[in-house]
Amino acid sequence: MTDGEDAAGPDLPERRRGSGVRVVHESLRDEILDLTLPPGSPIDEVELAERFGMSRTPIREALIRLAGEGLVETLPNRSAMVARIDFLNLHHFFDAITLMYRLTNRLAAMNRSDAALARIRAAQADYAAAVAAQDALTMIAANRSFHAAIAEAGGNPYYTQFFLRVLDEGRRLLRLYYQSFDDRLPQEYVGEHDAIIAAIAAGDVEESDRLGRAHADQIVRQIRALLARERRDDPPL
Amino acid sequence: MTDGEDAAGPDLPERRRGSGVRVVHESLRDEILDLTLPPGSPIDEVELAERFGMSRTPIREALIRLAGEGLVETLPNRSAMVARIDFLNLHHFFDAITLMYRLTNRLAAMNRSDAALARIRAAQADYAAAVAAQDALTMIAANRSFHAAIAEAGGNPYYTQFFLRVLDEGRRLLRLYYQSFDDRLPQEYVGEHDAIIAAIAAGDVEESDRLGRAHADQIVRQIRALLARERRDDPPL
DNA sequence: TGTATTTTATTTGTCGACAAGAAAATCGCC
DNA sequence: GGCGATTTTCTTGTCGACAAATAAAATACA
Repeated sequence: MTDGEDAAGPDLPERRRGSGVRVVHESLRDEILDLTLPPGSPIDEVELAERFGMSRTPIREALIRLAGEGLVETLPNRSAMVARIDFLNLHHFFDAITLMYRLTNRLAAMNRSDAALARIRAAQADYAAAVAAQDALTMIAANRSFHAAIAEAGGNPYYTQFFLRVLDEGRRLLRLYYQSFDDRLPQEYVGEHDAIIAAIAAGDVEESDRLGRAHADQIVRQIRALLARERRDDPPL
Repeated sequence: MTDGEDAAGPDLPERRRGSGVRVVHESLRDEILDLTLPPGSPIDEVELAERFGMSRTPIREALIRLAGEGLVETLPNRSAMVARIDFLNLHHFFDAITLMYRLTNRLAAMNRSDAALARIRAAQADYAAAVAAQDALTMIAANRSFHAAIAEAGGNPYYTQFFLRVLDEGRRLLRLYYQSFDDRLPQEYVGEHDAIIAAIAAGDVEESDRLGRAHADQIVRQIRALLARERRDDPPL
């Protein structure tokens, strides 16, 4: 046995030099997007260092990266915190994601390739499977992958990167939404996604645009309804 | 005298705790955007630490932030380098900046306020002064501030942030462009900017859009011409 | 002489420690 | 008892050092 180290700690695997930051970044990122770490909650560097079994340095670098992605807020000489969701300015988010749905769909319909279409369909298969299994977290992640694949098919890395950022913001809102329904998932989106794939595969730019807008409207309407309901019950977060 | 420290080093001012990262970040950022640090050049952490009179830790954090902004590329266990300019895929950049010129102009025309208009006009005054003084670096920075102010007037922070990123990429290309003309600056853009201000102030959305597109086309045409010329002479960078 | 291999040197990634700053707790005073 | 000043505790920002990984140089060999 090689793991005869500290009696208390769960033996953490030897990691390759340089991989620490990546692990922490991805772990925290997922936890933030899944709302495992609630918006506004403080982030203690020492606590994370102990949890991941490394010093504060790589933790710190991961936090800086997350701050650059807008997932973490930092104040000088104060604890960092999980980025809050600005419920008062959600309409800006809705504007942006609607535009990007339309734009990425349009570009994908123009520039699609067989390989890109295959990736889109693969993501959609994951998505459908997650919905069938009523697995909200997997579904939300697959939804992001689906739209990310469409953006990739469009070919413009500037748009793709921006869209990913907006989609991640949306992941937190979607999680909030499905939490409020005990994570029961509707089938209807699977059909909408299939329609988008068909339009892109056919190279129908205008139809892809129209479906992108409809998809965005659908999501915006739901989240708005959720917020209105929450506001009646108790203040959000 | 309090500065009786190292005989060699230019005495570096005492800095407040936490300000180190900001100083390094802003300094390097400006040097990268002004092409003082040429694309692709390696970045030595120790060298920077000596230059800024601090340890490697804050240097490193600044580099991570710059990498998040796409201004620095990092390879594992290898020196970081100033982000290269991908000349083969410039059309994606041109697409993105054209869209954002139009979009920010439109939104500014819709949502303008007196305060925002004042900021736009102030940036334009700086721009005109720099052109009159034939100061290329100041002009390029002021051009960025001008369009950033328009984006701010539009009110959507998602668009503003994305636009800033694209504009920064453009700053490097503009610098390249004016370097090739020995930094002699044309007057024509001052007029174009004035026209954009007028359209926004009048709330004329379609005209703002049209001017944004024309402005983008102008810049795209120039940079394309520069690249075609460079390609004839010698390979770019 | 050219190529493969070992050795050296340079540069990064990580660590533990210390000090500055802020929040919390304690104390003194009215 | 309430409020302000002081002390304490806690967390971050910075540092110097060490080890791993890579690049460069030197060496061995065909």
